[in-house]
Amino acid sequence: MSLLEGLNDTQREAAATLNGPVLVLAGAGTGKTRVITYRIANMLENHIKAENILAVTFTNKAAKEMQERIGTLISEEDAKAVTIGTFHSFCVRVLHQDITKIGFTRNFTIAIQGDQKGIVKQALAELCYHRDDIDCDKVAQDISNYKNSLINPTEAKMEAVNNIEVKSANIYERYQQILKNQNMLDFDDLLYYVIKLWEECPKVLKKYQELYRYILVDEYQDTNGVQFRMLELLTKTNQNICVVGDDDQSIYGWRGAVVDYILNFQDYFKNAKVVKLEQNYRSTNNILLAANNVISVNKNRHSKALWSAKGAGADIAIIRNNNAEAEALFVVDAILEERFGYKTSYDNFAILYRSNHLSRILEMELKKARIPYKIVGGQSFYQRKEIIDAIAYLKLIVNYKDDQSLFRILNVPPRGIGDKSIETLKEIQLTDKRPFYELIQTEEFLLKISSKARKETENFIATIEKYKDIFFTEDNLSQTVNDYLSDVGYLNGILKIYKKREESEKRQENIYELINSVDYYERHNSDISLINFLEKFSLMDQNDKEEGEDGESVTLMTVHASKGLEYPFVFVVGLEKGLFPHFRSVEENSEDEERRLFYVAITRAQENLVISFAMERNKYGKNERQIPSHFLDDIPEELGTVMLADQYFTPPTDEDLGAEMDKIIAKFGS
DNA sequence: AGACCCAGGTTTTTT
DNA sequence: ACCTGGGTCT
Repeated sequence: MSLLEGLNDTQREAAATLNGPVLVLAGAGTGKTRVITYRIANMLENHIKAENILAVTFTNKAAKEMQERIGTLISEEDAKAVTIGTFHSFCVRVLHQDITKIGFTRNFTIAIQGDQKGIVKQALAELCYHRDDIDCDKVAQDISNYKNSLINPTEAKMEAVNNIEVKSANIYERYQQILKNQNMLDFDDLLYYVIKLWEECPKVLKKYQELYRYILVDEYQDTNGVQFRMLELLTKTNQNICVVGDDDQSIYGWRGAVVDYILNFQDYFKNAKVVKLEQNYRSTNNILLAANNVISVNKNRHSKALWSAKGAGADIAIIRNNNAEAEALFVVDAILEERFGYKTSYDNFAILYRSNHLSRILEMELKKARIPYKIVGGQSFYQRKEIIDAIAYLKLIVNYKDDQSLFRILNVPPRGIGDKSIETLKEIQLTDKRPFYELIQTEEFLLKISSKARKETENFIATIEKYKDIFFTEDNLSQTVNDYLSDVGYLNGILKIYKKREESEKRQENIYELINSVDYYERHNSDISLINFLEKFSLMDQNDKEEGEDGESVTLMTVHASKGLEYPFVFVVGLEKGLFPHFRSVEENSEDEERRLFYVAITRAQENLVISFAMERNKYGKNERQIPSHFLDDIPEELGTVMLADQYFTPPTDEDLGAEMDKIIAKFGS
């Protein structure tokens, strides 16, 4: 039992119970991940086979960390044999094995956001809804909701009660057909089709039930309908399921997460053992008290009393700024002051915000002050047009039926195939249902376009056909990607597409960066193939998409992306009416979730928490008067009062100044 | 076909 | 302030 000595009593109880359903209610910072890792280590020590364990985490990063930690606790070999991943990556594994049983082929590709929207548009055009006033994003959301609640198109059509719902259901049906024709799956399909596969092929399900006899789920509060069904099916026979989560940190309701699954776990899994973790190891008590006060306004929750052995700690600062620029400047100054004399690393700071667009102004001020920073997620590298285009080129190699990708790159760089030719192509497809890739090779199409365009198209196809073979036989993946993008004319084409020299060079550089990431993938994985790389690329999450400095740096991200992370010094900016809680949440009646989100933000902080708001903020190019968020009212005055930036800063002591002087003298000589 | 310009809408959160 | 889409001109 020496292994579990590093845990406190309740943690140990959770990690020691290996059989039957277990619910670990773990408040923020109470060592959730620690419990899971130790529990897995304990299983291995008790001769449960690593292959029989499945652990589901919320992000790839968490999965990787967990695998590493188990590796140091037991052995790297055993740790690698445990299946650890997100629901999505697990499902891709499952589908890779048996997807042919539900009518797809193994070389399916995963639709990205842009593809989804394109397919919705195509579907509603085919249904002649294009003149109707239909919001594509809303429909895409509806489709996602259907899948997350395991409603198939037929059921959706039956259940529709009004005209709008009927249309959504019809588009949903069409959308699924289009995806299937193209051998594509969207994100929700990855989960949805696993359920379909298991329900239609009990043998396949049985295989997984027998394989994964022990299941652990992290961040269980964010489980949605499909995911829950998956757990139900897997654990049907032995009920060995351990879920860890915190109902107060449920922040993905809009993505279909159902808090009820954690609130009523004991109804779903009979005789479940419930363990509550209440000792927080992360934050000072001032921070915890503020968090407790904020969250206690919510009614429907498991009551919890977080406490910490750390002292009261620093006061919480709530800063009022005249405008958003001043707020950003304040954050910069506060970081500089804290770092005065190099007392601490930039790594210790995080700046959190409700919506991505708030990062821009912060970035500007950080740049001016030459503070190194990185942005997690957001409009990142991987969403740049040139990257998506390059990926489309690669997807086409793997899955030629992928019309979305072909459509994206057919005329990028310009091959003389303009709107007119595209129109012709679409017309041909109305009667001839083959994929675009086949249609552009038909005489019917080639004779209708200019001779220059024809020649270019034939070259384009010849290059792709050539590389289909090369990718299959050649084992140097990054080199092949480089050659392919060059031969097909894309690498040089970029110089033509983007006229400004500076811009085109930057974009070309980004492509080389992508090729580097292929190289990195190649060096760090065992099962190297283009297909696997593309899957990995598609399944990357926010936390995989850090951008900015490599070395020591301040981290900027949304509160959502900060889930599970901690920093000694945390800034939460933009606590203003309409921003946080977001005005849309007021319409959607989900203020509870916004409050939980604020709770998550507060509980990221270990030692210092600084919350700020601005009285004026630029919106759509116009300055608008802002009102402080009413969430601020729930932080008791004795923990932190509203003050101006000037009142926050303490003048440096003589010693500080002396030390700083010494450094300058040492650097430049006297 | 493609470059260029202007108008209008746009910002929640993401696997 | 920024991006998309539609429209016009070469």
